[in-house]
Amino acid sequence: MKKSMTITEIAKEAGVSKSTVSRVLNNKSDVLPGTKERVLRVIREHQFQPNAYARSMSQRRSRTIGVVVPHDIDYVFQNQYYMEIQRGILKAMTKRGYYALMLCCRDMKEAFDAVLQKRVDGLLLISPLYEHTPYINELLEHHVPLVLIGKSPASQQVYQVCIDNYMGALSAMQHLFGLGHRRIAFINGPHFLPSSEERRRAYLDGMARQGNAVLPGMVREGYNSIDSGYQIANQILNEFPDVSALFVASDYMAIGVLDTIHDRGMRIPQDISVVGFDNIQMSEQVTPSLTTVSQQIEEKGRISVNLLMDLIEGAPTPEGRVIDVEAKLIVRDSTGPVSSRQPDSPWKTHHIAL
Amino acid sequence: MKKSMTITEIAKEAGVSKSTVSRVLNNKSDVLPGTKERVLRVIREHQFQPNAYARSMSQRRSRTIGVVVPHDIDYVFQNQYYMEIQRGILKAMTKRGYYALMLCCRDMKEAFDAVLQKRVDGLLLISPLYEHTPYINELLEHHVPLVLIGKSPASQQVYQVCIDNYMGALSAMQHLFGLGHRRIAFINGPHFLPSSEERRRAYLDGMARQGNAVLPGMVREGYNSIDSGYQIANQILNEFPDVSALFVASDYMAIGVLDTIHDRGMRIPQDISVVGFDNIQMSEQVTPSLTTVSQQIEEKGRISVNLLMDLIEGAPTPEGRVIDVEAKLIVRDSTGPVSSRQPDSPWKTHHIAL
DNA sequence: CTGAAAGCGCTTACAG
DNA sequence: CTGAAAGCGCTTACAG
Repeated sequence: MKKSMTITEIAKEAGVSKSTVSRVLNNKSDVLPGTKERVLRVIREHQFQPNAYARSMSQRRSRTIGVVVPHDIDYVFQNQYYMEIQRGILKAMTKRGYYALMLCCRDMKEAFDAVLQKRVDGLLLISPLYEHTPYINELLEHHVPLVLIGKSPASQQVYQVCIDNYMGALSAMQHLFGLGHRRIAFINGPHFLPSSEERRRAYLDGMARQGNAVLPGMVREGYNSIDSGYQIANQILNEFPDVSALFVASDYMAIGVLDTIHDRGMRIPQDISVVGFDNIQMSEQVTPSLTTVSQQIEEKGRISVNLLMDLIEGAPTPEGRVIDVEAKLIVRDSTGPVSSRQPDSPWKTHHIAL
Repeated sequence: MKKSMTITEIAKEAGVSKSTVSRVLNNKSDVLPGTKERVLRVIREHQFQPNAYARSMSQRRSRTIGVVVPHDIDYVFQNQYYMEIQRGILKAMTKRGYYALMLCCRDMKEAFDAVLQKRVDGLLLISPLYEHTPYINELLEHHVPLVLIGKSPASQQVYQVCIDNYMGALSAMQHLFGLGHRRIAFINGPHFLPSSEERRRAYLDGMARQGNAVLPGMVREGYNSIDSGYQIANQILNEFPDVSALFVASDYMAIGVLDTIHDRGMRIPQDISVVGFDNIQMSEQVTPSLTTVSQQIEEKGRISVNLLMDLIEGAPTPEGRVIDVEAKLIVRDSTGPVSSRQPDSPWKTHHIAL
């Protein structure tokens, strides 16, 4: 690499001290306009930019944030959710002049190292799992600026930006109820995601509130992939041919479910309705487009980054540690009124009886 | 953040000079085993890790690589291709102890800044466009260690890791020819991607070699999204109902094409065959699974990172500047022999047969 | 084998 | 308004 200039050389060439160059660089107020202009010209001439790490040393801050994705890299990088989160994050960081160091490590070792080595001013943790709780608490004890995206059972002192999974899932159920569906199956995400439990609860509560029976095989767990959605929907429809709607806890799985239904020669939504969860971009592009619960992915990224930067800079931050972003139901083409071929099913009568 | 220890404090506590601590930290040979042990104990006791930026300053290298994605962030982050590339990159970097700074900027300004500020030891440029050529050449003049992933018409001095798009596309065409297809339409990617031209050439050459006519509307350009594949396939099938196969220059578009065909009541591959390009993970998960040309995405990420790190460390690197990774055809369920009535009979009979 | 000193390229009080 | 000096936390010759 070409040797680049230093502040000392700029100072010499501009005929001032490096203190003055530093003042110009940092836009301090008290520099004579003439001096400032002279220094700026030399800086521009050489395309000079100060060494970021020298700067970090004396300012003891790096303007760098660690973006931690504590999952198996193979799992994460096939999931649009993480990509959209990253998008929100990078956009907001760039806007405020911060840099993002990517830290991909299930055991969070790299993240700890980056903190101990002072590479980062703070950490953003995407979708923590149960197993990360002790690490999170340890970071808090060290007073590392930290924001989680997604819910975690860790210390209540940690900031977490999340949607209300329970209410989001419930709104999906109510949408289906409103369309007359009663026989609704549920495909949940992996049990190791803290969000899965809440969505499950909403499904069960919703069904119970409507007085709808939930048979054991009607609730199943997938791995958030298209393929697992495809498989599980087949199992469900084999066992419960009278199911009129499926609520699926992730869009990827829901897209697999669409395939299943297609392949079984049924129409969506005339024969079966499907609701997803996440609102990844793809959910709008598939055919039929998917009714789903928006996670406000990009928005969460934006909010959490700004919160973290405020934390780092000592700017005022909200009192409450949990920042809730509304989970909005997005109605598209994969849901419709329950089919008229269903009325003779026992559950329908059941509903009317209610 | 909790104030962390410095090498000086470790030295005092271990009763040695900081030079010695530094030697232990860097695993230099000439330290008395006893001394070394004593220092190591203190280091472990305090979980000490040296300040990375202080280190960067004296060593004048940061062990950080800029991963540049010079595209509109909205475009990139809906594309699994970039995610899988990142995966290969991060895996390889972690293994060699480097860190990744994410630089997302169409105009490459942030990338230049990171270089001028000495934040990074080198750059990895993902899928350069035509418009980036002058920037690439400028970086080369400054002797910035640089590796491109994907082809670029920039200076022949730059290392580029890519697949042979022409041969890859040709193998797809030959696969279709082998199955008896003659009436093959082509949906290309955006013209601003350097790869699009090569794939187009392969399609045209293949068709010409077989003596197959290519009517103007049989070659179209999409935007690499599922939705654009869906739309364009509809246009093509409206205009050319006798097309028996589509070669689609990206898996996303190909997935949209599958939807189109489904929606028109035709079967894949019995009525129409579809070949994609990229081999993103999703291509294996859709139904039917997609025959496609593998870009060896993760492999390219791995190779390019290792090449860049060798370049940075002054290790020997290959003579040739273009590292070609083989583009392999992956045959799955979306292609099959041309239907017996294809050559001249119209589609209608088929439709009704359903 | 080990330590004292200089240096990496900045910023930040402290004088004036 | 500006400069000289000290300091950030390391590494790296240079002595011994």
